[in-house]
Amino acid sequence: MKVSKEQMAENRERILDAAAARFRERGFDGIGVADLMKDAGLTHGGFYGHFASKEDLMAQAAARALANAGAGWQALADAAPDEALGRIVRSYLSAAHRDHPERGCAIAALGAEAARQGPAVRAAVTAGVRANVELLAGLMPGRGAARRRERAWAAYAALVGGIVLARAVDDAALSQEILDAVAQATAGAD
Amino acid sequence: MKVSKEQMAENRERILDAAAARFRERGFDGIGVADLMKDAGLTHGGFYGHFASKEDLMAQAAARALANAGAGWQALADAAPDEALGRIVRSYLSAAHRDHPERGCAIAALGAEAARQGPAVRAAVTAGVRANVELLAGLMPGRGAARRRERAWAAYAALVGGIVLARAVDDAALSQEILDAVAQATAGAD
DNA sequence: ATTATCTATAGATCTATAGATAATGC
DNA sequence: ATTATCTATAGATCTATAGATAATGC
Repeated sequence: MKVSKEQMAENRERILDAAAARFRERGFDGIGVADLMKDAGLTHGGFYGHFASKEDLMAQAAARALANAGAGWQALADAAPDEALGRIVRSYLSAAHRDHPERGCAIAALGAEAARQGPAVRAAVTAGVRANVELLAGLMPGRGAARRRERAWAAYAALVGGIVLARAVDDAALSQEILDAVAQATAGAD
Repeated sequence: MKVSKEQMAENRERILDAAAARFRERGFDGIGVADLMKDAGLTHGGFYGHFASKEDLMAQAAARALANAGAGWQALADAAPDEALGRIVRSYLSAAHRDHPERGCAIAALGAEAARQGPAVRAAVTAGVRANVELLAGLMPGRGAARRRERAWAAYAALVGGIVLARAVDDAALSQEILDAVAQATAGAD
């Protein structure tokens, strides 16, 4: 059942997309290679022709998810240059994002687990975070690049923590209160 | 090898403390019941005389870790009523906290995983978070309880996200930059 | 006699690999 | 002929339980 080189490249993309979604949804340990391959429409054994190991896949999936987040932020900024920060904050701290980790921020979904992984995952996360904070810094108000970068870290942290808290609690009203409060403080006054 | 009721209660405490530490260090899935029991100086099979299931232990360990955090914040507030918030922020966003998740904030270490757990864990986390944000709200500046509570959520989120980001990156200087930036924005101006 | 703990194991995972199969691409 | 994928399995986990053991506490 060999496939063309083109089809193989497409299969690889499907594995990566499935992994980026399932890892964010269930955690790195929450989904096995066999189920990921089934998700991509392939069988277990074929996996090791595409990736060296599960950790290799974890690193590449994390890089992809973080790059997608950056692209989404850039698109929001391009669509509304004057109110980019507010739009990013409202989109990040939305009920939709809270309820769909599989399409959302990889740091909020996997940050704590990523800190416990090997060098490849750590390096991918570091590069993704660095790129995203630089993007945010460019959208921040304030005079001086250092001040804007400091504010970008504060905003990034508030967003990540806000979604983690809003997902962790089991009370819908409390969860919404968290999203609203963090959004107000992050995009509001400051 | 039966032990006294007193000894049994002490054994149960040791299992809970070991679990609260190892879960924060390695994640809920990162440590098994057998290794936890070994950590507490007991054998695998005895576990189910103390707890109904691993999930039962996860819920109780999360509750304990969150209560410990609240007690630590309260102690800092009692020691320095005038600058309570600043001390809590600096202590939370310290290199020591970043480097020792096993003794640190359960939301930063386990929040994303907790969101994927069953009702018992979710309920324990919700109760702990609620108690801690109320404690923080009491220390916030601002006129009006609602405004103080909003600021408490924003601070809690920034702290959690700040530690998650600082732990996730593999560059020591970048990690310190994150801690400093979030601390400045959270305890500084506002 | 009761019961907290221990040893041993069932049954269900998981990652990774070996060897077979069958379609691509020289 | 090469190689992407498939089937099958090795070896190492993990949670939970059954039955044996031995010390407490009536």
